[in-house]
Amino acid sequence: MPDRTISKSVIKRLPVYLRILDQLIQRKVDLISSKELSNESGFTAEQIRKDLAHFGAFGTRGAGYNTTFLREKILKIIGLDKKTDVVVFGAGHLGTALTRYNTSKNPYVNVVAVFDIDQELIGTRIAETEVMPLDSASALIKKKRVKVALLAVPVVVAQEVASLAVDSGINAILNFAPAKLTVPEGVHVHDADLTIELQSLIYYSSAESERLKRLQHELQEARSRKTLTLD
Amino acid sequence: MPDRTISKSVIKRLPVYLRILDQLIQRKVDLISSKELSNESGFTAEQIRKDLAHFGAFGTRGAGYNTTFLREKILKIIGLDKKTDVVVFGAGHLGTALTRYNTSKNPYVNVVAVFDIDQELIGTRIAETEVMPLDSASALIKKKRVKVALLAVPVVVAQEVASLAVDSGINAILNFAPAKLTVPEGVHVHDADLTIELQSLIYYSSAESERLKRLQHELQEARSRKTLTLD
DNA sequence: TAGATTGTTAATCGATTAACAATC
DNA sequence: TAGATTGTTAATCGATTAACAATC
Repeated sequence: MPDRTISKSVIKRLPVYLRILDQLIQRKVDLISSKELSNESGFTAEQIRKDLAHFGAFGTRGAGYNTTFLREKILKIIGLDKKTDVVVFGAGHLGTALTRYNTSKNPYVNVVAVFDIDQELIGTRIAETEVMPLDSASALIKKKRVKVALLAVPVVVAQEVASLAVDSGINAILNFAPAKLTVPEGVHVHDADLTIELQSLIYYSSAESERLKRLQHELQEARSRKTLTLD
Repeated sequence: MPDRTISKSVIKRLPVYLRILDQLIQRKVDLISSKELSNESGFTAEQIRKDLAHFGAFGTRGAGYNTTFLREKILKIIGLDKKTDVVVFGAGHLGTALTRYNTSKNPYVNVVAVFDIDQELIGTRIAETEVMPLDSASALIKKKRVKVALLAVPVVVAQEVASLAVDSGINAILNFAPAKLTVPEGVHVHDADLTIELQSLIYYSSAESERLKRLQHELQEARSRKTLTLD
């Protein structure tokens, strides 16, 4: 029963299902239950069934989900049934990693070009994709009607480049710069701020250490109490 | 009034507050209201006050928050009051980008080493940090008691390397490989799966396009109706 | 038909938003 | 004291979990 308002959390889980289905299909598995999908993904079976039910009834009661069929449905839902053109801003190490990965390992996107201002890099190729001058970005994005951009430029120019991209027709930006971008309504920005990820991880890591210390302290106290008792 | 169970969402917002405070302090601003923090961060003022209240009362009623004081409090909360040692697995473009960024731009961490198996890379340096053989990882992690690892290796070896890291004493992994890692209880894994980010962005981008098409279609219909009416 | 598993509805849980008393 | 803004409590909203009827 197709819904209207699908939450971000649901949308973030769809690519995980897709990845698992790709693996299952490769392993010639053609039927999978929500319980098994739960094992593979870490999400609960109930959640998986509910997520999918937002978009339709794709399974067979008593049996499970046909992997190929479900994969195709999810591809359609996400919008990956046709290759999506993307551009990359920034040909530094991050931009290079993103370009290489998405050119050679991600079958769902097509990296049209990488843009940079470094004359040394312009004209070279990153996994078949040409590095082009930033000046040429606007014309190319317009010509090919590219909608998605990966932003891997230094933080000081991030807003400027983002605005240029949006003015040229980009409506979705995956932003790697540690900055809050200001964009017109209707433009989607997803932040992939690795600093935030790392710092929140450090919170848990150090909290864990603190907890361990506390536990060890309590253990030691318990031990001395025990010793006293035994005396 | 310090709480016990702090949600992940709260923890993910703390680094954002920290970044804004760093910028404010640099600009010599020493007092900021939750309202102004809201403008800078995009989160609501109420949410910011509530987030901070989980850890204590850091502001002054009627005035706002002292930027330097609040910054120090947040550093303590996250565990960034002392530099955190981290190691990077993988000296490819992603690993290189992560190492460079965290060595030169992130003052809160100390990149101890980058590990790889490529003989060509071993012995070279990435922004002062030495690339070392994977074989030496365990000993170094143990010796320096490193707790945090950034995992930027190919997906096929991700689990193996993660296990090695955990066995050596790592308790927190920022995982860039598109795979669900299996780790012992107490080990924290944060996934930074760029494919998931990109695909969910494409959902919104193409959904947006669909919505636009629908809107244009409706507009056209409305126009023809109008034309008919005028006839 | 019996067993299994989906799709859906109801109950619970948690996070965000709103409101306001406390207080600088 | 008046104005401003925090810290906290209450209300709302949304997402997850549990339960189960539908059905293969």
